[in-house]
Amino acid sequence: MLDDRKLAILRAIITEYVSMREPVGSKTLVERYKLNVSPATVRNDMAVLEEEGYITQPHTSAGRIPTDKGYRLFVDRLGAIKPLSAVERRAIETFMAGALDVDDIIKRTVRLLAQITRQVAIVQYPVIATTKVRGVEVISLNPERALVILIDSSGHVEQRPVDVSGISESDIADMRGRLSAALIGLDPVKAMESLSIFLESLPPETRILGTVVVSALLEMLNLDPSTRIVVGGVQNLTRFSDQFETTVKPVLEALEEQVVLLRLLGEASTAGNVTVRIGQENSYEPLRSTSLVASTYGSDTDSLANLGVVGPTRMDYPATMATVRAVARYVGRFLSEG
Amino acid sequence: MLDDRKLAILRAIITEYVSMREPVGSKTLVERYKLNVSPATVRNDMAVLEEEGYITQPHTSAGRIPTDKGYRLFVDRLGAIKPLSAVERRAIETFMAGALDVDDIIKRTVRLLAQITRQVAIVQYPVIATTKVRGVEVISLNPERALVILIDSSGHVEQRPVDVSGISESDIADMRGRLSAALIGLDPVKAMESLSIFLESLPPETRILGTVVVSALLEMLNLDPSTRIVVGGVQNLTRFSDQFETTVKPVLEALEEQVVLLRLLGEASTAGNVTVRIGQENSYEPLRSTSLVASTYGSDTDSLANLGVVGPTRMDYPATMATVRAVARYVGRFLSEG
DNA sequence: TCCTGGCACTCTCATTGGTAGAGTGCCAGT
DNA sequence: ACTGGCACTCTACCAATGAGAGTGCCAGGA
Repeated sequence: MLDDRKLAILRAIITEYVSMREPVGSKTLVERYKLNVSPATVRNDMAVLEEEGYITQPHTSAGRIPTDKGYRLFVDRLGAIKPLSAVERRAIETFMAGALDVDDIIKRTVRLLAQITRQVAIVQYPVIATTKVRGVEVISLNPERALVILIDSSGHVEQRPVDVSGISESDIADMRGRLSAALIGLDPVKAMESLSIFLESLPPETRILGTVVVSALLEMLNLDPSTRIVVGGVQNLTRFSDQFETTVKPVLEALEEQVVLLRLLGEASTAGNVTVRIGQENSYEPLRSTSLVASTYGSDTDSLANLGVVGPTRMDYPATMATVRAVARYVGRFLSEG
Repeated sequence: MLDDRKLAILRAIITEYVSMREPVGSKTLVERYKLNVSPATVRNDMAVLEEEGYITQPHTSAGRIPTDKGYRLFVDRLGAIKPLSAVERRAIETFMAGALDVDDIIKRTVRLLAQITRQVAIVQYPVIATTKVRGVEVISLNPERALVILIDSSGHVEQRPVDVSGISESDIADMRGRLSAALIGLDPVKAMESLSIFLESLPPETRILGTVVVSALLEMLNLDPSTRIVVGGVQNLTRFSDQFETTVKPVLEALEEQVVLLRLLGEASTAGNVTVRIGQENSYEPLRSTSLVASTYGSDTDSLANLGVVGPTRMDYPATMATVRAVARYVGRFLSEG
């Protein structure tokens, strides 16, 4: 189906488009890449690539740009992760050297990632001791007031009062059941993720109660350090001022949604390896025009938390993946040692 | 010079422009505001206002828009701070209720401010115990390495190694003197501000040493909680996508510069009152097309830290000032009690 | 069978010219 | 001191135009 030349052409299109930011035509390709065929041949191949959905034309008489599917093929088969240069490795080391506590390490990691990749960096706090949700209770104190209680596997109990005026006892009991089903046995991060879709699963008539209970629970879960997220490099978004509506705006909005970020990072990370989510592959709608490059990090034995960068789908995947992997490994080692 | 009618016209122009976001002409003014004169009269008055520099025309045949000077006059003399509505007061209380520790209070304050003003909120961590810089030392260990040492008034000592290859002993001694002069006696926040302009004051030949020493010192000062800043509501910048280059971009960049924000807040705040810096009045160049509304906060006795919001010069000053003042007071009380 | 040169075609982008509308400044009259 | 009227200016919008980029397709050649 796709012979070597077609793959080479796809690779060339992506390389060219990523660096030039403009649709690329057949003539440009034969000029700059050693394809050893004529533009006409390239055109024929491009027609096939387009048919298969790897590239597309913004309009009839423009060059081609890669589709999400094209980038995906590129990342999976064409773009070998470049090892970092010695200079970059040294940069990482000097940047992290002298970090004091976990807070400081995380702060530096975010800055480092943002700086090297020149994109938006997201780092989750490392999970120290993994607790799980052991119980969730909603107990009415009187017709107006109830207590939401959260118990974790270490026996720690948190509680929050909520307003339940006008809500029946049976609705409260029902909520208790649903919450238990949704949360028990999950660690704080997973519990948060679960809550983020919990509201949608409720029948409309219990939405009001649901909202206040969920926000109380989020507050309590948020006390666990592993649910914290640090974001940096937002100013790098300024490089995409042209695509403000499609890229910058939704990203800015997403970046303040801790829960969303946690879920994204969680979904995108598979232990030990760098994972890439390209455009449409992202489950979170507003980020459908961006890509996420993520990885887990932590000591070899009990790894753990996630980190990554968010950028335009048109990004230099090999370089970004290399950086994310290197930083993740370095921080992992750093945390295990210090 | 400016009689009552001219002031009324200026007020009307600002009110109209802030809500409509479009240059306002004489006809619109007489239609929507009870000026009891004809458009021609309004035009004459507007000509005077323009001559005096309170308003300006984007181009010959457009309406007028306020200048920074116009907003300044408005803030000082025309726009009485509206007291908050009962609803808003309640919103503040419910939002803050149940806050646990200082971290949590600050986090909530940022969200609250950002949410009510629909702008970018900046909150400095409260100053708990005020320490001062008692001493700064730079000590050579060998020709390549030196130690930067910072001693505070509570006797606490921090140190950082720095690379001084190729720098003479006398340059190091000179640096020690300059640093002492610049920092001793200042609290951590002021010290940071001082460092932010320290580099420029150095003779060119000591810039290299200066840079490494300053970054070591910033790291150490940054350990003090009062130098921490939390930013929120960045997504509100999306409402100004039209002015990306002039407003959004510089703000995004500034927001990651902790030192800049600290200095801005510090300069803009005068104890107890809400202060406004409009456009050009800001000392930090990239923020010359935005306004800052700031206030100190803290308990009555030993106040403080600063908080504020950053927005376009075209903002609803009375409302924003009211909110900032109310939030500052509320948080102050909250901190004193809890 | 695969590649190539040639050619007609399509679409964008920038330019031009022309018009409607908004808003102004000024002046003479009340 | 205010007002109505009027000439003027400038922008925003539209349509028409032409250049340029890039394509798809076809017939011919290796």
